[in-house]
Amino acid sequence: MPLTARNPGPLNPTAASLLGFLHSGAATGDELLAVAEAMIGDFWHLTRSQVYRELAALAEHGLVRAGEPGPRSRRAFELTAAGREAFTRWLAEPPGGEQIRYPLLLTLAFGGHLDGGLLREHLTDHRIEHEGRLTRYLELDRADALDDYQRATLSFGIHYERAVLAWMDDLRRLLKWPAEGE
Amino acid sequence: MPLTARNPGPLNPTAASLLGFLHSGAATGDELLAVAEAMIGDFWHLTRSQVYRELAALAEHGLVRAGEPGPRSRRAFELTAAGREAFTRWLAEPPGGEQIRYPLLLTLAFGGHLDGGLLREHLTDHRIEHEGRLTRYLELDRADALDDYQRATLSFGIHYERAVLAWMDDLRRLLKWPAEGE
DNA sequence: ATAGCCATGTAACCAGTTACATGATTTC
DNA sequence: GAAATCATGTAACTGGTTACATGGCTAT
Repeated sequence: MPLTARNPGPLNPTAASLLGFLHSGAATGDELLAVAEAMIGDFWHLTRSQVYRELAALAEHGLVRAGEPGPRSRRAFELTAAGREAFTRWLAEPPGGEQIRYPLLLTLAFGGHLDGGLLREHLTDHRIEHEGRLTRYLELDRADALDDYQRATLSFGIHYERAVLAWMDDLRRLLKWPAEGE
Repeated sequence: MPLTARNPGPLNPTAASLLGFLHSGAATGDELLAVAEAMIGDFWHLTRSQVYRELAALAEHGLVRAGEPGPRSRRAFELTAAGREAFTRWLAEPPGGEQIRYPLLLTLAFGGHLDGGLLREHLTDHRIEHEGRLTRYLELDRADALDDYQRATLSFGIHYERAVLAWMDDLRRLLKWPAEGE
């Protein structure tokens, strides 16, 4: 239990997000997970286990209140006044810097030890992945009625994916690879 | 102890990197940390504690061998033949996808609950940070004698930082902010 | 009404971070 | 040669992931 007992203080971003989503009404862990994945999943990965753990901790601190258990000990959590306050306080704090963990860059950093053909294969797979993501983002951007803030976060995704693709184009030159002759 | 006992198998990327660096000769935990921070720190964060823990685990598996303890139980680790093999095997595997955790995007996603002025402040701070990083990368790119692979990873950093800055420019428009009148 | 599957929650484990301990080294 | 500082390592805790358990639902 992370923010429990000894730690009444600072909310972690995952817990804070849950409080954020609960502003639209009470929800179960499962529902929250689904919403979170849809809304922030692209830049803030979270798992089912985390959601339940954080909810338990939040409840222990009185920031959410658990409703009556239904079938399968399924219960909805609702925001308390204290929870609303804690969320507002968290939101106003300066957000920390982003973290990137990019295994492909590790592989590349040690590329001197690796067969070049294999490296190219990995890069090709990787490119497909990113092309898919960009396409998805662009469709989202066009199709759905997004509010300004959703559009703002989506915009990051679009810039990011384009940057990754542009970088991969550069790699051909940097690593002195001949053009693709698929 | 992470990859110990029951888990003789797959190396985690952090441990694998240590094996990678040990190819240039035996080194202590502290030295490895310094090298790792310099070489991969920008896209693969690691801490002192992790380094020691992974070294212990690697030693337990015979992938590295600890030398004689010097002052302060300081001891150098050297790569074993098994370690070299494990590294090579790891390097050939398809690297996983990257992970991004971007607290500012969370704040932005919930921007509707937040005072606009505060959001702008956070964004301004954030921009300064990224401008600094881009400058550093560009200097590295120009000044130092980098090998092709270092240049390839650095190139990612440059593309990335430029994308972040371009995105922040876009935000002014998306969030309908008047031009900066510092 | 029962076999299989899916939804939902839990627990055990691994990775990452923070805060601390302690022995060397410098400096006055 | 004692105090302060720094280098190096360790331990305790928080966060993240994986794998599991089990109750309810669906379909035949």
